[in-house]
Amino acid sequence: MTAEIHHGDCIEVMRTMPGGSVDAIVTSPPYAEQRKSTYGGIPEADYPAWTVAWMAEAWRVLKPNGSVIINIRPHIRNGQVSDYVLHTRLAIRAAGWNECEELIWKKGGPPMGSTHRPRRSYESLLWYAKHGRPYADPKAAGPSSTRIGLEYGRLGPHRHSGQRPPSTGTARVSDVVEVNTVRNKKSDGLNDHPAPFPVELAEWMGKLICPPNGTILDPFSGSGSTGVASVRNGWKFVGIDAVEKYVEMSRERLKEEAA
Amino acid sequence: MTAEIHHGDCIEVMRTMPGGSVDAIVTSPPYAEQRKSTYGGIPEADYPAWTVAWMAEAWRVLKPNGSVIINIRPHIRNGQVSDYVLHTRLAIRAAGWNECEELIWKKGGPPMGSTHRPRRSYESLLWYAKHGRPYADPKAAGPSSTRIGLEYGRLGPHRHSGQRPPSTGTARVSDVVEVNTVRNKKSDGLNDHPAPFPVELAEWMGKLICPPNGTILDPFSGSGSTGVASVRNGWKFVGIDAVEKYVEMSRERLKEEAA
DNA sequence: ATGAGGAATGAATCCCCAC
DNA sequence: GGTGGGGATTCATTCCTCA
Repeated sequence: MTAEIHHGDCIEVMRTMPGGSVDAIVTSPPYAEQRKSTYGGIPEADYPAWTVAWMAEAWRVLKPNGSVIINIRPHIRNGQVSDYVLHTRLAIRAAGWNECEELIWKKGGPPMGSTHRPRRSYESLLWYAKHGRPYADPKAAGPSSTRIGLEYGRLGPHRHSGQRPPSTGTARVSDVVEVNTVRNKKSDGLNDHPAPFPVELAEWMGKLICPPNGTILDPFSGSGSTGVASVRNGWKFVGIDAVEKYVEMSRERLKEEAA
Repeated sequence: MTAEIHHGDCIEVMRTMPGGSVDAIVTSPPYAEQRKSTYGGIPEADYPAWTVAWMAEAWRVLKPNGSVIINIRPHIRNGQVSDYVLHTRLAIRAAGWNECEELIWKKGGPPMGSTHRPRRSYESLLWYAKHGRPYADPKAAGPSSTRIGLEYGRLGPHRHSGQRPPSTGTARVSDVVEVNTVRNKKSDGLNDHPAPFPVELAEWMGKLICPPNGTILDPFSGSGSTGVASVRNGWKFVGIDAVEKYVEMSRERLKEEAA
């Protein structure tokens, strides 16, 4: 196992990394001003340029066939979906990235948000690469009707009753993946992060875009879920976070995972 | 029951309608050039302006608290997601519309398309209104984990094992709705349309944004699924389609539905 | 009737080969 | 070389047939 987590600004840390050394980047950056108290926040107007900046350095460290998956979803304010994600997507494309797909992470979890609206229960996983055909293994990540950590029921009117086992890997994954959110245990020092995404989701993304024994980078590694997923799947991991507390927390988490 | 279907260009037909007479607009317009042989196709570069044009007339016929749901998803070409939908969303907003939410229709159906990518199994439902708080009833459309036309299994860690009946309407719907695609029966004259969306999906959208006994407009009514949903739920319906064959087909379908 | 099994189908995408 | 059309690919679901 090779897993390292650095403390600092991700652009500066990436600058110290050799070019073309990373197979896949899997990350959940701060959503503009939504985690302001922890990460300082990025004004929505600056978010496209801020994203293009860190992705420019990511381009350098990424292999030619590597790719990037970014977890994000715009918030709603005054009943309107914020438009900074639309502008950011256009800015990323204008910077030369190929938008391969918008994948959907369907979360379980408790109802949140306005009672005048449907329950918000998904987030986008924006997938970018240097060209139109990066490395990807759509069969590695599981059956096509991917419902991870949930039980398999019948997905539709189908003659064969009862539980259906996960496929043996001959079917491509769906672009909608269902994974329940992890509970944010405030009392658990190892998981006390404002927005950790589930390890199973990181594993799904890694299986899709990281080759066996490859290297994954998470420039906003937070609680370290991408690192845990890497350890469990034999990928080398490089994590970066600007908050020292989370760096220490996730180092500890990886140490426990390896034990 | 009041249901009428007009033949013609939707802008011209809408011009004949009184202002402020429609509660909800539910539609699936042609996706740029994807149904070119049937509808002539709209060049991607023209698509934002084309959309803004018909929505301008839609604004006039829509009540102050009414809203619009548009079904669309960009195609992939050469490994890249087409960007015309992003530009169209920005253009719609620039025209004064409030983007309330991007809802997700998770389709069932067969895995087609590139073997190098996850199976594409969802489409977006873009929801627009004149302001930030249009009429909406998130509890009317069903249980929060909406899986329509499919059997209910356990969606997650849940005490009660086995099948769970649909809720009685106390829970808000999710922003991800699962409905299988309808089979395109080429031999069935009443359903011979290149891309009919399921009646159940139209019902779900109508329950969300159309008040009881309200009026629904579908400016690209195609095979008439929105009309069928309206008849089944007591909404008044106005459909418009540019292809006479589909107008006749859907009139026939509504006649059978009423019988 | 009921259920098992086979065949057909699908808002696709990509590759490849004429022209 | 660029452009455009035809064919291969792929499997969940539906439909149909037959025991």
